[in-house]
Amino acid sequence: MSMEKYQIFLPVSGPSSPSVSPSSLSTENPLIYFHGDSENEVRPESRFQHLDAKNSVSQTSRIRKGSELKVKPGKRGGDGDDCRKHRFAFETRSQVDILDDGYRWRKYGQKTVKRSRFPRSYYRCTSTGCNVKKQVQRNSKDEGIVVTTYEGMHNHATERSSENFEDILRQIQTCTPF
DNA sequence: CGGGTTTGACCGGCGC
DNA sequence: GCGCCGGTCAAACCCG
Repeated sequence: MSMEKYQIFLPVSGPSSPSVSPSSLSTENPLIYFHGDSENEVRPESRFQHLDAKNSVSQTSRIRKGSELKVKPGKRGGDGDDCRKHRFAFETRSQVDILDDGYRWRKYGQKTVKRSRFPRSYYRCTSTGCNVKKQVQRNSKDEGIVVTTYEGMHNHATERSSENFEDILRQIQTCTPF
């Protein structure tokens, strides 16, 4: 695949130069890879749903965003008030699964998915009225890479002042043509 | 005691 | 129609 590849370095207080070695990466200064999906003509929703089920999507992830995500009418739980959700996925090279993006997340499930050595964790934003979800899964090929999938958009500000990651997310959403 | 995690059950979509 | 599989629920559990 010949897609464009971006490397984002967080503007952390530490060494933010692009010359950091991968071994020195951590949650403090994760390296984020993501791919633009513009020239990919596959319908985003299906591609996204089968992100890990279908192809073993090697080292890179694709951004999934703005895809119509129909909410099943009879769904229990009642979190289906938004008909269309924004979702995108990216990878971070990090030692830990949970990166501090400034929001508070509550884990509501964990599943072992087929053809993946590592389980997938499901998180929901704890802020009331904000039903943003995210999935965290470690790459089975390279366990140093964590695949994070965000779904939805926050309707509130971050609680803590770790605007680093929020900047990145804002960049991603800005650069993504909705 | 309150909030988060764990974990098995359940539900619904999808492919065969 | 049936079975597989991913996503969610919720009760029990844990921990500060």
